[in-house]
Amino acid sequence: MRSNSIRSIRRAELSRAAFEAVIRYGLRKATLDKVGEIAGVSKGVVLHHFKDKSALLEAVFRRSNTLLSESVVELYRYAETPYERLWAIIVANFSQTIFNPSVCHSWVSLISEVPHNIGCQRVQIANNERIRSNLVHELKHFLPETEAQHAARHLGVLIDGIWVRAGLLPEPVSSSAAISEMEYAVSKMLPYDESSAAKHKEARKKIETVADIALGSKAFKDRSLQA
Amino acid sequence: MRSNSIRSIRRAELSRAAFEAVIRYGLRKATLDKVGEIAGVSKGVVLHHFKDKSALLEAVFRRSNTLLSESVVELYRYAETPYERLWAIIVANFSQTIFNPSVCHSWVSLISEVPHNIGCQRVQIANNERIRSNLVHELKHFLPETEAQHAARHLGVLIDGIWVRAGLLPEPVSSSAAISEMEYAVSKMLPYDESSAAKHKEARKKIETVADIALGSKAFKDRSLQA
DNA sequence: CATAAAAACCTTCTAATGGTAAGTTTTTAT
DNA sequence: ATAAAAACTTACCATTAGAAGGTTTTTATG
Repeated sequence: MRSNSIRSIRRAELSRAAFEAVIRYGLRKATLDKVGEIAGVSKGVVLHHFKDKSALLEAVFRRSNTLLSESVVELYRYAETPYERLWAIIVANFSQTIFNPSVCHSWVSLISEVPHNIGCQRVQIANNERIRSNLVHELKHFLPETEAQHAARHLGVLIDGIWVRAGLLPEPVSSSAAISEMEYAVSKMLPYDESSAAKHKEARKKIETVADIALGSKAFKDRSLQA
Repeated sequence: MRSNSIRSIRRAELSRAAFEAVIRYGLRKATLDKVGEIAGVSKGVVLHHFKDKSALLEAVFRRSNTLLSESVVELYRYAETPYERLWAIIVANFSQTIFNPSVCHSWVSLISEVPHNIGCQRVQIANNERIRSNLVHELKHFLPETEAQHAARHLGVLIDGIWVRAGLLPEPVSSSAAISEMEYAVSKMLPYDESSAAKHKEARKKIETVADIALGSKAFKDRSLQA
């Protein structure tokens, strides 16, 4: 098992290096040599651990999605009510640790691999489905089943849209701007209830504060993709 | 001026060929040789008309965005009320002629060029802004200024989100599915008015019918990117 | 500890790629 | 008719993805 673990450590190092290469040079100029250089090994090593460049990019893609889902899991630990959990899912997708210009740009670069890479497609589908079912689960506390289904799909698409925009445009999109965009959507979808409005506002504030601490911690960031 | 026109014809042919190459092989494997082969010329010709691959991809990107805005202009001609114009903008972005698996996949592939290509960024920004201001203009008939601004940005992001999803997933997303997703969003944003609901429904139907005819016509398709 | 097997790693080689440069043919303008 | 310019081709070069083979390091087992 040890050897297996060394292998997986190397693979993680190399995907991190590849991610960094995509950030620095863009997908088309992120060569295997540069990936090796960043990781401090020769190009041969890269191809020893990944059968080809597609496999490497798939690993990068998978890793960045894993990071995202770990954020959700991490924030979920602190969410105690359905509304808090709903907000945790949203905030986890836009916390500064993962939602920043470098990561958004490289995500946009990476997804070009998806249409011709079945592995990436599976990762993407699983990821969409996970977020969707999480959202449905919480939304059902506020909406009838079919409405919840619809709203969940809608929010998922919106998350993707915000990410793409942030990746396409040169000026950074702040976490708070992204989150308030989501808030707008949620407010249009949930029935407005005077009595719980204040409570919800507090819940949002709590989750956002927790996110800054929990996802901004060094321990969490060290698992992150950026160097 | 003739020579200029020959040049622009060739450039159009070559961007179309490049688009086709991206569809067939994916961005990373869409080589200049393959582009030349599809266009029926040697690789040298491609580089004679475009200074490098980035310039070629930028042209493809620009061309596909132009096509999109031409769809909007075309549909606008038939829209007579603010609601019809609002719907025309939306439907133009999802008419079958341009919203289909091949085009979506290759759009997703292409946008990876954007973060490291200032020209593409400008195209993208201009495009976003155009759609946004068009939407604001129509939404102002139904919402106060600031609300209209917000709603317009929101719809723009949603359009991008739907496109990305359609580009990432292997199963095709139908035009009608995309449009009904937009309808859901619009219905949540516009104040519900019993008296105009039926009229709006009719307006949507009219525009969608017009879109099938006007954007599905051979004359319009011939200007399209696909071979 | 000794040693064989396996895994990690490096170097070298090849075909393909993006891009350049120098040339030839065709178009255009006068 | 002819000179200039543009379109196109070919030959070339440096870099790239990837394969193959060899060397070192790790691991397992007697």
